[in-house]
Amino acid sequence: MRNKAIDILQAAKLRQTEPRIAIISAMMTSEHPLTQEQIAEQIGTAAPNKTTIYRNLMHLAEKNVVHEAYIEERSQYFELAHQCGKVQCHPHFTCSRCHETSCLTGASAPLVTLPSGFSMQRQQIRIEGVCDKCGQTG
Amino acid sequence: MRNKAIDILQAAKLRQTEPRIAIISAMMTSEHPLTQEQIAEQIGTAAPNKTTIYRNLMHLAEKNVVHEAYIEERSQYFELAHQCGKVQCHPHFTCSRCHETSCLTGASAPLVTLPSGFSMQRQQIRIEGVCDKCGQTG
DNA sequence: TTCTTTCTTGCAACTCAGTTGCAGATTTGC
DNA sequence: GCAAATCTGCAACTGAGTTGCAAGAAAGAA
Repeated sequence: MRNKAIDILQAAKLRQTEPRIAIISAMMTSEHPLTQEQIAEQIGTAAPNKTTIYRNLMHLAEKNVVHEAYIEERSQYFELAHQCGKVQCHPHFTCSRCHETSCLTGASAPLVTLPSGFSMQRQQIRIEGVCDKCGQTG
Repeated sequence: MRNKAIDILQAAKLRQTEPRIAIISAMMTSEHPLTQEQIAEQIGTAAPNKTTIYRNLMHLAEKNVVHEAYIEERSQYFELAHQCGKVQCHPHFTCSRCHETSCLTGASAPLVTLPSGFSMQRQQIRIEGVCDKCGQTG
């Protein structure tokens, strides 16, 4: 886990610092995108300052190590980019009852055809609905 | 314009107040999703208080008259829902150079197939790339 | 190893957009 | 026209993201 985080930093040619390793490790253990605060919680007592988390995420996003998932209002959610296709990431599913977000890593979708003159860097799909757990009870 | 806004309110069984009519009219004139502040600007000097805009948008979203488009960090963007399919809205394209967002009303995409037990209420697609104007210059 | 440069961190203070409580004003159905 | 139910505006607040700055740590050179 830790080693893999170090590998990722090396590949991106970034300095290996404790906060960075912790942030990437935390994101590796998570099944869904995390907010800055959730990353801190995941790390626990050893969590770096929130400014540090913020700046590292910005930096990592710039290097395409992580990216932002557009899921909900008011908070930014991030996830590691290494398991995504170059252009398209897996769809994100948010349950409108329990508000949990899951990554539909199995599901795939074709890319939208853009009007001429437009070029695509990334396509993201966001789905709202009712998850299997909530569907059973209501 | 104004009449159409009133129609929308009637159809949704909502009281017809000046702020509401102004908000819906403003959204009808826009080609792309707007923030609360942009709605106020669009209306101009007669714009209602920002709290009023906020509460009305929440209310209208609940009634499915408008919905939120997940586009960028820090701000919520809204657009009228009446021109969207029941489940799927048009994709939103955000240019990474000029940061303009446009609605790809022409483009369509198939719905993602969900795992069993999941049901879909709405699918949204967000695309990042370079728009036709920015593509020409660089 | 030690030095030096460059980058990173933490603190504190700030911004910005969204959010809530409350009292007065409007709308709607009767 | 009246009463009840809603809506509006103000002001104050919240919470997440953001910035400036000085101290600390990593990486490469000597």
